Amino acid sequence: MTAASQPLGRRERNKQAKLERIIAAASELFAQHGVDEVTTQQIADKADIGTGTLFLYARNKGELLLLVENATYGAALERGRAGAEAAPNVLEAALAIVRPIVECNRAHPGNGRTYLREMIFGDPREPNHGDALTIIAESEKILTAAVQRDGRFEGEDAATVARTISSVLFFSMAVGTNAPLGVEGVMKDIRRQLAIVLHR
Amino acid sequence: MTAASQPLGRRERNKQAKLERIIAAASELFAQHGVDEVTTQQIADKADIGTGTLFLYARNKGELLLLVENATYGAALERGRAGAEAAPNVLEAALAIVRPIVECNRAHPGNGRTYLREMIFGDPREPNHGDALTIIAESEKILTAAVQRDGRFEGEDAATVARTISSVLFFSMAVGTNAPLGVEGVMKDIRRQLAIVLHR
DNA sequence: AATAGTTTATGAGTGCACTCGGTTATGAGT
DNA sequence: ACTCATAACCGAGTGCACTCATAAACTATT
Repeated sequence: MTAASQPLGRRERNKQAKLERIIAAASELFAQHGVDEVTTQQIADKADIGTGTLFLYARNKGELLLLVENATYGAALERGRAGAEAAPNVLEAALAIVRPIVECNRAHPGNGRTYLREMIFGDPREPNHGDALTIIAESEKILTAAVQRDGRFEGEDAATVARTISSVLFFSMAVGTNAPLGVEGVMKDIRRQLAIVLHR
Repeated sequence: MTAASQPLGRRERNKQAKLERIIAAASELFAQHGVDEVTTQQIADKADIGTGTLFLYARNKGELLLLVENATYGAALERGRAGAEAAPNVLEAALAIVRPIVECNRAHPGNGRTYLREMIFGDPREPNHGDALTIIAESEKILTAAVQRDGRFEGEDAATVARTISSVLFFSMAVGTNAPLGVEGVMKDIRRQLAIVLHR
């Protein structure tokens, strides 16, 4: 991303720079004030671009949030993958995979739910939404591997179990009644459910 | 709702009539064109009320959708409760409970997802959202009862299993990749997961 | 039946996400 | 260097959900 990009034209470099300014501006404003309190105008101003230009880089405000946060969630996923290695059994492995995502989601209370909303209900054809779906898919792959390693579920079933774990994870993070819960509260809720799904 | 309401003043009766006109107007327009294609202005016009009046009866457009559809989902829930009686085992009982809800959700492709979105991410303090949450709670109660009847899960655990079933149901209906699936497709997806959660 | 008090109704107004026609920058071809 | 085609940019304009100051409708009281 740094060395091999020498032979790029001015056009491409400008575009890249602009994209980075947008991400930086949106990232900062979202973190500071929360998605709902920030206008696209403010983001455009801070990134020093025209109003319309912003929507050349993200089709809508939701896409903008995904653009900004996908990287964070991707990193969380990797931490989870690593954490699962050291786990003594499937339950702990699953929780190790899930925990960084929950932490990520609870980092900024309001934005976490908006991220989930966009992820689940946004337009799958948009590029950043596509990336978000890739993150879900990847997490299910990691979960599937962990379940398979345990040996109690064969091939097809392992993937199905992973899918169920995903459902439990998302629902627990998204549902309104869990909104006031912090990371530990959500983890407890997830653990209770996974203990039954994975036990016996 | 008809006979015992004689001693109501004109004011209360007017309010009731207006509410019914709003529900009728919104219901028809939503069904015909889909939530996103209908403006609040159109609904107000069709209900023959002022623009601002509409928002006296529903705080926002999402609440309006919940207001219109809650009754339908409530009825579906009752059908599910009845269907569960005849089921030979927990899996079939759970599927019998879930099926009418899925049918309801898939009745109008676009609106189903919007309903779920409002249900999960809407403001829990709004009255119609509260009703929607009651429907979720009620469905979990019915599921809990079915699980308990099976006898394999004790007290606390039965409720937890019901919660997991809820998660699977919602996620399967909401997730983008299942959007093109009809009722049977979604049911198949749910069955595959519940077979594992409830089996053994 | 006049008055005052309270609830409900109204629609012009507001703010914000997003579009679109026109403009400018870039690079390829000569 | 000059031209032309195309990609990127821009910001005034648009449409829509929602608000708010004012008005009307209703009820209670005398």
